[in-house]
Amino acid sequence: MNLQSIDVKELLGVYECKMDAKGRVSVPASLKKQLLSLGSHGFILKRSVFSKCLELHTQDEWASVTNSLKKLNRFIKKNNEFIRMFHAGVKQVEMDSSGRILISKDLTNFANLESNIVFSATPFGLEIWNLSDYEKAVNLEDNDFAQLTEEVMGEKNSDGIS
Amino acid sequence: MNLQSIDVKELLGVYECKMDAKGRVSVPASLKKQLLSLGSHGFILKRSVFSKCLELHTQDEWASVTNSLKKLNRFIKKNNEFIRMFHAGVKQVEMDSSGRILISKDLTNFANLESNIVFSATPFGLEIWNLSDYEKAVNLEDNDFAQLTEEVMGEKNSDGIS
DNA sequence: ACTTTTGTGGGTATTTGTGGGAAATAGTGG
DNA sequence: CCACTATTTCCCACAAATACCCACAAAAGT
Repeated sequence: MNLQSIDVKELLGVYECKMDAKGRVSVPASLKKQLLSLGSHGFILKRSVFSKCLELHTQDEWASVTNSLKKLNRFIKKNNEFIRMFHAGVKQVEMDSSGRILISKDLTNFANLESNIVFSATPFGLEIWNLSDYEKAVNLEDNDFAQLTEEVMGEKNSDGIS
Repeated sequence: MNLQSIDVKELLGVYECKMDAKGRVSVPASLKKQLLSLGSHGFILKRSVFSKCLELHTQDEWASVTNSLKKLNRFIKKNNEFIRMFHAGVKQVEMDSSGRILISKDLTNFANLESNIVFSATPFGLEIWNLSDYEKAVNLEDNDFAQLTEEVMGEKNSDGIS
């Protein structure tokens, strides 16, 4: 299958790969192509807010988020706190010549990353997980997932989802 | 990774670094480049209003803040008080030849700074934290953050001032 | 089976971070 | 006002981390 030429609006797919001793993670080829088609080589890597994982954003994505945040009144304490938390662990990263990104020590630490890594693309962005944590997060008991599905996709919310 | 040549409008990134026994903090290279691209070597360092941390401003930034403060009516007592408090602990600092800034004893004291420091760039400015305080400030429980998000990003604040 | 792409590892030159000493400045007491 | 001490500034040197590079192994495509 030739994915080279596909232009994506949204990332798709879950990929396993390795982090080496220097903290470098080579982005799987398919994902790399998708990312490059979304624009630049430069990305924003940050802590996720709700889980012990990282998020990768394109610069454009991030710029548009930043833009709306800038409209907040900085002389309101809660706005300050929100913005600080939202920016926790933000780093600029680039792919190196062989298509790897370097994950800093503190982010590695935060997300509990080891050798085995998962890239998980969602409509909200690209998440980076420690493999075993990812498995745990995904493999809820059947019943729990059924219930979660109901809660999230049930009628009350049915009009909120695209 | 070559970030040298990027011209920034805004600072970006969260960085951990060290303060030595003399109170010198070496600005992380990536941040240093961003700061230098914003202009001068000279900066304004001051207490933050809402948190036990410090803020670093470029001279331009500071000039614009000063400008808006000048618009306040000085014959209102509260305005006077506010302006005085707002200027508490304001210091001019420069990077030394190896790219470090010297943080005065009183500011170190105010922000409870020790060996481990965090630089946190946000759309509101660059904050300087004691590492452990920063972690506390950033790690709210999920529910609290969800609520905070609602409060900040909900309609009430959407027309906030920049 | 051969070619091309992808993933992985590691060596080296350069940059960055850190510490400490000497020179300059400020502070103190006689 | 001077001598002495303490503090701050400036500078250099070394250690550690990082960027850059290349090379090879593994996998995929032809």
